Amino acid sequence: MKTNRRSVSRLSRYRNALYRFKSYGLTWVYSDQIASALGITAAQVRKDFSQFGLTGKRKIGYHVDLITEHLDRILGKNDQNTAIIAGFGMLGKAFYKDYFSHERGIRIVAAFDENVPAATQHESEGGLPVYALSSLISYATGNRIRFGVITIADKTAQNALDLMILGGIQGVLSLSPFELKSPKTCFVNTVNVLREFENVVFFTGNNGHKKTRRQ
Amino acid sequence: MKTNRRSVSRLSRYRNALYRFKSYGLTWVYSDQIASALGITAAQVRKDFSQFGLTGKRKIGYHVDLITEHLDRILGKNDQNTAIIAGFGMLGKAFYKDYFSHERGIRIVAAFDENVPAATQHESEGGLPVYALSSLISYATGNRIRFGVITIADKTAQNALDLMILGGIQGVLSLSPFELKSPKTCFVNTVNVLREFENVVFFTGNNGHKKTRRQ
DNA sequence: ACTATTAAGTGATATTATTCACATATTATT
DNA sequence: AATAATATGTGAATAATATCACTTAATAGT
Repeated sequence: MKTNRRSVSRLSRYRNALYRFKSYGLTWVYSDQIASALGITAAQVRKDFSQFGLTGKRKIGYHVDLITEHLDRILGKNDQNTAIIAGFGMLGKAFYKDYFSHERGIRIVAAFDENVPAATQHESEGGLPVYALSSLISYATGNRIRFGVITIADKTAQNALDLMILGGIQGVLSLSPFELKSPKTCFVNTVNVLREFENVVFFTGNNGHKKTRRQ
Repeated sequence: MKTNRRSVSRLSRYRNALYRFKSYGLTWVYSDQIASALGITAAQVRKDFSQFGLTGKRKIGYHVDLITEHLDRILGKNDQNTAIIAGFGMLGKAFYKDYFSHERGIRIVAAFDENVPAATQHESEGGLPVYALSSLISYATGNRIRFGVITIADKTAQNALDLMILGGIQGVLSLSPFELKSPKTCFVNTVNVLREFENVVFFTGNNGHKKTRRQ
């Protein structure tokens, strides 16, 4: 099956929309209801759904529970994926607390920070153990960790990624503002907040440029 | 001139690469040097550059200073854009400190948080004034603020966006995990960290799907 | 039971984005 | 001055993504 990146990133949005519909008490929804929840076309929704084997019933729509279940499965929300986080300053703590702590499918099991002296181990507010960066590799291999999050804003982010790769980690979300190098064995998704802000500045038309489409 | 979103988000990456080249003491660079710094093709670099009127010299390459200057101009790094931030919990503080505090072109001039009681005003660690959310509109209009950043992880993010729009703000970067509604007069760029992580899980091949291309 | 209606599913088509490949300008070399 | 070398700039080709528009299945109404 061939999938494209943009369809995949919409899956998560579909999932959110469907959970919302569910909370409204709906059992069936039409593609155009989903579409307008995301600000896209109904054809797009149907194409995406059929791409991932998500089917509905003509004249009736899509069964909310069935689709959400299926989406959960596709997005790995049923497996309990364990991940570690490198960089546990304010940014790391904030993400852990606000985004990851009560999220299904992903459990951050340890944090690693340069400010923790080697040989020491202490607990953080959420009961999450925070170790020295030097112990990242052995922890990751020992606990067969597959995923990592990097919340290091300075140049040492590459170093953290290298450790993760050596520790056998296969997927990384990086919030570092640097371009990180990685082998093909490790999938790295970099989100650069400053770049995203610059996009906003650019498209907020103090210049003569026109953007093509929204989102 | 017609521009596309992906070219624009590469501009920022070009800029970083060129600043790095500059720090290495280079005055001229070839498109393929820039390309390999970003992991893309040289043709892509040249196409993007020509799209934005960034020109070089055949056989010689691109003049680092000239291009960076031009990129700075395009990305609004020469103007002093003022912005406000809504949500000044850990996440907001972390972003302010790590990403925005010493960045050219953008100056966060005030923060707004629900935990600040109306009528009160106090200063935060970076000397940044933090106000109650209720004073956002009057502050934004009074100081002609054009940009906003939302670092509110809960449902009240939409409320903050509404206030910004009423305050005349035209461009917003949202780090809220919700789909926010906005009129066409305000450009909103939403970065959903959890969605980005889900993409990582998906593409880290515990499933039979193949991704089309990287980045 | 028949008919009208409606929304999914999906090839065909359109749009957008990337890469190819080559003509052209510029410099270095002889 | 002529020639070789080389990297830009750009139409043309290709690939990726989104939309259109129609067929079909399912339901509701008569």
